[in-house]
Amino acid sequence: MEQEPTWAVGRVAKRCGVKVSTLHFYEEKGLIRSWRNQGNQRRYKPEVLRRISVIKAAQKMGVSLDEIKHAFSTLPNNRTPTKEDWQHLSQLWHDALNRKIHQLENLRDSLTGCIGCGCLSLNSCPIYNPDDELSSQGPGPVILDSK
Amino acid sequence: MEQEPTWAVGRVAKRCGVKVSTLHFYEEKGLIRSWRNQGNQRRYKPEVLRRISVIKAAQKMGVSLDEIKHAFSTLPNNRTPTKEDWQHLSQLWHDALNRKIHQLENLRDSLTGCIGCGCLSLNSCPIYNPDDELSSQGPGPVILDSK
DNA sequence: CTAAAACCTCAAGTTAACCTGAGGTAAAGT
DNA sequence: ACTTTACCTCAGGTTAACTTGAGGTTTTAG
Repeated sequence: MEQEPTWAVGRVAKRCGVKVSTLHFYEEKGLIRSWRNQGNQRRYKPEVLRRISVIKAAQKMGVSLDEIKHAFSTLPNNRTPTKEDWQHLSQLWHDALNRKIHQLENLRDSLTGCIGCGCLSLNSCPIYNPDDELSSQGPGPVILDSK
Repeated sequence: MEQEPTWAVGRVAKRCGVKVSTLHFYEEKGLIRSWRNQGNQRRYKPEVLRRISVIKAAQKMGVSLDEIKHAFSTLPNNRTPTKEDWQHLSQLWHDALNRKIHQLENLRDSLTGCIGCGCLSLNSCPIYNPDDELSSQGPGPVILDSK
């Protein structure tokens, strides 16, 4: 039987393009896990690479670490997430991403018709009187209504 | 000749849906301007409403305050920005917004084909091996290459 | 076997975009 | 006139997502 390879923190960091401190940080936040060797150094399953990749992908879409953690928590706990598990997250975030894209498209179109025209009339302008999704949530990534 | 109405800070805040402290903050950052009355209280031209609206619109698109300030600085300094001035900004941000939308679409499609399929193979997966625009800039709003 | 490279922990610093509170003045309502 | 509401300044706090540094241990390469 072949033994699974194990990864040291520096190697994971290099492979994923993040700093070692980031991995410490993610671990502290409960986003990834490791065990220790004799000398108290972190060791990882190769699986962690996928987890980190998913984290980074989600971040690119504006998902916060808390939201990511929450999403992870919906995955079955005591086994390696399967293809189907990832597909679930993928679907979730895909939809959120679509919503975000649509909101940005709306904003773009408002811009075109509104700032572009120079009007910005106090009572009718959609930019003065924002009631769209994004504005009601303030700036920043508040896309997934995950709680 | 009719005199221009002037606005006190609380009224501006209420009208724009921001806190008074935000207006102080924007002023300190050089994003908006005011003068003082006898009693040292801030007074604003109605024009400030448009400025704040533009700030908020830009923020929704992921433009940082620094970038917004820079964009404002390209407007003619000693007169009220005209319709054409705003149109210029609008155009700039419209384009940036389009780029951002496209990047998100790419990401969405990668997600569909990649996490969705559960593969994430180390050497060929676009999520493991990110070389797209967004990833090279890290998370967050680094869309306008404004400097 | 030794020296460099990689790790460890823990505290503190960083940036953006604000918010909160204290202590005090000005303006507005009645 | 009086009292409430609005404003003022200035210092310090907040959150997210990390990074940096100090001081010390383990691994690894030669």
